[in-house]
Amino acid sequence: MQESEDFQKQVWQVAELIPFGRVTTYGAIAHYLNKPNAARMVGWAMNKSFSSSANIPAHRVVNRNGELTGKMHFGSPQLMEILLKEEGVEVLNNRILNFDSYFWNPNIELV
DNA sequence: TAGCTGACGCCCT
DNA sequence: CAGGGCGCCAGCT
Repeated sequence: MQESEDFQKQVWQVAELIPFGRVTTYGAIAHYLNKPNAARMVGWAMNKSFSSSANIPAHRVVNRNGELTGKMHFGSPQLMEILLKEEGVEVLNNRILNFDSYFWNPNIELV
């Protein structure tokens, strides 16, 4: 992962590495990219990912509480939750159950 | 051109 | 325990 790359592109690359059925957080990605305070930028990158040609699993990225804060941006407010459930992730009321067991930390899984 | 906003997260009252 | 402020920085008004 090159630092010279645009931040959003790096975010997309990390997002694409999230395994099926696992989730991560905006902050974790930001931290992995050495910008621990730039979680907002990760969300911004996810938003732009919809207009990207790449297939970004944006539904696997949630906030640090496991809440589906970005579901409004999926066209249908239910889509994000549906996608996660189809991957076997339990979601209740915009919140991922047993978030810790699904959490995928790029800072640890990637080196 | 300057200011506000936001798929966030941490710190301070 | 809850609410408010600040940093992050690209894009929009």
